[in-house]
Amino acid sequence: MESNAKHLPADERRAVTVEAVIALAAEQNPGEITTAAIARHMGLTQGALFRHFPSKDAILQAVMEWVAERLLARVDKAAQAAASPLAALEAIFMAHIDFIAQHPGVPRMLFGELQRAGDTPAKMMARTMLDRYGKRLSALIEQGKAQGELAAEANTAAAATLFIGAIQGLVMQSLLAGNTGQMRTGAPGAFAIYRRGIERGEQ
Amino acid sequence: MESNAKHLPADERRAVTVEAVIALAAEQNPGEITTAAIARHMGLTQGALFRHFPSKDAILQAVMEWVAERLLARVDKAAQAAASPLAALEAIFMAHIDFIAQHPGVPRMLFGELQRAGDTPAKMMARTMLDRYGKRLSALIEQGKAQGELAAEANTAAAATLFIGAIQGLVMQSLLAGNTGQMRTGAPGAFAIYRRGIERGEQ
DNA sequence: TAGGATAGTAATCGAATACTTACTTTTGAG
DNA sequence: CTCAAAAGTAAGTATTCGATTACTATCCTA
Repeated sequence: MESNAKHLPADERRAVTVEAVIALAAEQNPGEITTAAIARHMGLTQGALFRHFPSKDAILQAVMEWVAERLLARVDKAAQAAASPLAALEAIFMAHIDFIAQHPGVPRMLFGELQRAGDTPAKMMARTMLDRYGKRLSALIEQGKAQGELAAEANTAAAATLFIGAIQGLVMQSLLAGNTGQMRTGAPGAFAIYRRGIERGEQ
Repeated sequence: MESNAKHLPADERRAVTVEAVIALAAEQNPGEITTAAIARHMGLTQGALFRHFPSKDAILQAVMEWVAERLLARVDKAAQAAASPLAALEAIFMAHIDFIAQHPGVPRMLFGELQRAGDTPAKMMARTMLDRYGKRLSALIEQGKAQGELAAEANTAAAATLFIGAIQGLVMQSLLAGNTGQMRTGAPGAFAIYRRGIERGEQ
């Protein structure tokens, strides 16, 4: 007979909690996710959450840590496997889209967190993640310019902003349609235009 | 002696309410705007709001109507004054950026509303507005292709999505920096890359 | 200018939410 | 196997929020 485990060790329970929030955010306004909803999704009572997190904000912070870790890891991996800066940008784009197609709650949590007033730990975590992300993009773009692969006249900061905006546009489109898969479908077309915008002209 | 007017007619009070929400959304998470905060911002008691709106959702719906009306009007005006489809796209872009630089709460309310679960009236209003907006963009892009001003091989839907994404990217950037003016500064650079991505190649 | 309709106040209500507490069950090391 | 620590339950608490109610002030028209 299998041991009908009811008590999970603390770190596993924290991991499960983060996954529950990510899952809920895929179908619900992140700001309206209650501790009761999180607990219900895990088959737990609401009070039990506070054995593992001192507050709801601590849960949200753990979620943002999870996101930062996983997303940046995927981005780095995609970039490393690419042969050139432009190829790296495309690989990052697709990896990012793939990530948020798997976890549609992620961009919503991110944007929702950024909108919050004050300086919650979760908000600061989101901010530093996007900072790091932007710096990597800028570095790749500068590299591409130096190699002559990208147009020297393109504004690097604008190119990085537009990169993130392209993803954000696809997210918004999928929000409008209520269809996550649409993001993957639309990604190549959006990136094609973006690429054309920064590529060194030669046609 | 001036009449110390305390009672506003219903329609004026409704207009003031909408403006209060827009103003609050510029500095606060739209999801956390309470009826008490709205009333306080208007110098009114909380209960008084419900003389003019049956519910908080009705207030949010009125806000989205306000946004749809004003934004689409500005967009149309900008497009009409332009000499070509591409010029119209640029004028719309700048008009849109100008609008949300004046009302930084607007894109946040929009995105926040789109994220809400279910089909609230306000959410449906946001959806139809973005639908109409997208259709106008698509029409202009097709027109530009037909005139040979835009690249025929560009995917129209992707170009419309990227247009909105470019704006969204600037919004996110200004959220990160906590600086609204940054949007106006960054807009030309972002649009330049976008234009290059859809323009007919000839360099 | 009287008086009904409109707009506002102050107090309150019920529901919901984050968090706590007192107690019980499960787990795993000695 | 034992038993203390860890994990979970059930039932609270205080607070907040949207909405209502009873009453008052202001406005406008006949």
